[in-house]
Amino acid sequence: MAYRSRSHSVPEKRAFGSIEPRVRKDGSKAYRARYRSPHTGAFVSAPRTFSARIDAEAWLVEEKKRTEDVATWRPPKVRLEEALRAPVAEEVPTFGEYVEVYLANRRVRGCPLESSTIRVHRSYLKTHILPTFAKVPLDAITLQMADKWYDALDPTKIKTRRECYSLARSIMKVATSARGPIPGRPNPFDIRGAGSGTSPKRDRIASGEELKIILATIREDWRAMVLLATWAGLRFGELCELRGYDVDLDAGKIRIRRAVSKDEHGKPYVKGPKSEAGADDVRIPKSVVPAIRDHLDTHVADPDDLVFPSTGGVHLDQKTFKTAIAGWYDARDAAKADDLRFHDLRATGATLLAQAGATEAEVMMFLRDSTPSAAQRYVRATQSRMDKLTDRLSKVAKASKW
DNA sequence: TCGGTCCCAAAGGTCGGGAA
DNA sequence: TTCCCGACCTTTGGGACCGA
Repeated sequence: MAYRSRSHSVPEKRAFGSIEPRVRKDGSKAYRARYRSPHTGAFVSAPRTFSARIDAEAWLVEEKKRTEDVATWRPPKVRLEEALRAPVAEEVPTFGEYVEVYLANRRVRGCPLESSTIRVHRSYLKTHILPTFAKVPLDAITLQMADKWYDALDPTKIKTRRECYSLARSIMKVATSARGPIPGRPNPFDIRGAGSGTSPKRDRIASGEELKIILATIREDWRAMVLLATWAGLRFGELCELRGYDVDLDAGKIRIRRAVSKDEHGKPYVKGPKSEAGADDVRIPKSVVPAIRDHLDTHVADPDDLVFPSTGGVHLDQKTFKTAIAGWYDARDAAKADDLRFHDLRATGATLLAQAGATEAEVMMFLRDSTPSAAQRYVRATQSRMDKLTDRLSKVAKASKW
């Protein structure tokens, strides 16, 4: 659940419909307005949530007027589709042709898709979706074709199967909407649950001994990356775009404002934080400060310089970091931890924090951007370990007849 | 050594249905 | 009206391979 908290204020009694306040993770409010259908009594929600209560109120007022004429009333979504309905294209495009329109025009909460998302989508399309549907006209894709294609996807690759189905369904959802070239047609990708499911959670963290060996083995100029990933929870992309002026050792803080990502062509580009919550300052434990200070003194001549640059002062590539001599692979091999990923250092820090007594909220703050469930996992893991240790202690006590 | 590409897995975040 | 939870959508990171 992404909403951090709910309003506990006494709900006002309304003559018509209801407004449900919600708090988004970034702290902003969202209001969900809905009322009962005058035809069926089922809930009728506004097509979107509102940022201001007054807008939700206004929407309900308008809807109330409409419901007064029960005979002509239609659900808002139906009205919206009718209003938006574009003239039907003379020739229905193929799925392959429409994919380009979809990727170029897709909007999520008003914003186009991120380049990195398009990159992933193109990969799924090329490998798993387009070989079957590229040349099929949109209106010729049937339920049977979609089902057959889904059945042919490798069931052992749960995540891939799920993502591909979701993407295909999403594309056809837009195509069959009022804006699409085949409005009103049923979406052939309608297997319930095919686009969902859970993946096993990764709980690998580094032990103290592994961390010690990794720090002793990794290149001297990358040692601080391991420290910051573990003790400050920084991601690889954030470390790569970290500049001298972002680090304030006197205040024990790092300002995370940017990160490096890759666009749909695999080219690196600098982007802002995913959310305002992600733009928080990060605290550096005092024990780590001297090592970071050494690193800055030795490797960062100008505050504008990257803290962890590649040769030539450009952004460090993941591949280089991993495969270089005394890079990540060598370091984790030396620690006999070849299943440990760099990103697992973040989880390591979160777990250590929980072991030190941090609450779920504090672990969440450390992780930034994470959902409460992620923080809960680290705290629970710690509690479960404490339970086991307590049991062991109890056995020792019994054996000793204390 | 480094950069590029492709594929895959995991996690973060929002919304809607419906029971209480 | 509130709250829970599943469904869905999006983003980020890791691994393998190849060629310069």
